[in-house]
Amino acid sequence: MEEAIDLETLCQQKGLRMTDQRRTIAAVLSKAKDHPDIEEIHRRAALRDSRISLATVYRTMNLMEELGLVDRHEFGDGRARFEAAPDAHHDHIINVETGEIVEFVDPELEILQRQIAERLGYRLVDHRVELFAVRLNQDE
Amino acid sequence: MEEAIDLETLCQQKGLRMTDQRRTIAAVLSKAKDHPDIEEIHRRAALRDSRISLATVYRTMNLMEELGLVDRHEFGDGRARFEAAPDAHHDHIINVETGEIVEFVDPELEILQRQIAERLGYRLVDHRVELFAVRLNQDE
DNA sequence: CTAGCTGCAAATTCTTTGCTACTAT
DNA sequence: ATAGTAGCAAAGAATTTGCAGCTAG
Repeated sequence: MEEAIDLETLCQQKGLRMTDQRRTIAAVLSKAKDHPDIEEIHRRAALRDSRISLATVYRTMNLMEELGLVDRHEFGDGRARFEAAPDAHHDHIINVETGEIVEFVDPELEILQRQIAERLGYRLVDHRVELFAVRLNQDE
Repeated sequence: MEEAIDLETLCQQKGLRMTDQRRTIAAVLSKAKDHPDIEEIHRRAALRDSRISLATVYRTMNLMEELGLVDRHEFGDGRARFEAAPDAHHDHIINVETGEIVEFVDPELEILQRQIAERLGYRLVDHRVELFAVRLNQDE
């Protein structure tokens, strides 16, 4: 039973100056259940407050990413997509037929990756797993 | 004891018209042991034949990728990197301190990913694993 | 021959940045 | 007050494309 992440509060805790624009963008990301790109974030933010420029969205996303408040994804379509940093790490399955993105967590996968890195003499600091797949049955 | 992949032969088998430019680019990729970006491929190709334009490198890489002859990677630095499609699939560890990229294969990881996809109702068609890491000891 | 390829330069797309005015603290 | 922020428009960086001439098969 988790509430949407309160990104605005996290921003304040990080000492960010809270402008109306940042509040709006934080709200958009907090309630987003998908992985919107910059244009889409801007579109949604503009619905709440039309005084928000694309440049501000770019700057805000870079800022929040550096602070670890949002995750940036590059799913291979040429633009960055974002999501509020989840409490727990997860990976993604991309349905190559529909573009739909499904999140999943697999502890075994997490452990295995750490082991692989260590076996090769590395300490894992981050990782990315993207599974490109199609639905099993033909029920769409 | 594998020889470098003969990309030129593969191109011909796919029915590609073999121009000097494509031959040169194929040779560059065949002998590359790293993951060069477009500029780097162009630079190396130009050493062999200065009549090659950037546009042709872009077009050729798109073509070869569509034919499955090369793999495209997006390691998060904003530009695409390429490698001749390997005989066997492998994944990558990116040393976040040096930018060095190490390839690895882990059958267990391959199997686990397929299982995860199936468990969620998908059939895996492709996947990407990137481990961002630092060297364990301070011996560099 | 001629469909396909190339170089060049212009165009696109995504993202960053300089600058001046504004505002949260 | 004042350091940080916003908007705008221009600049950048990576990639694609229109076109006229060249070339592999």
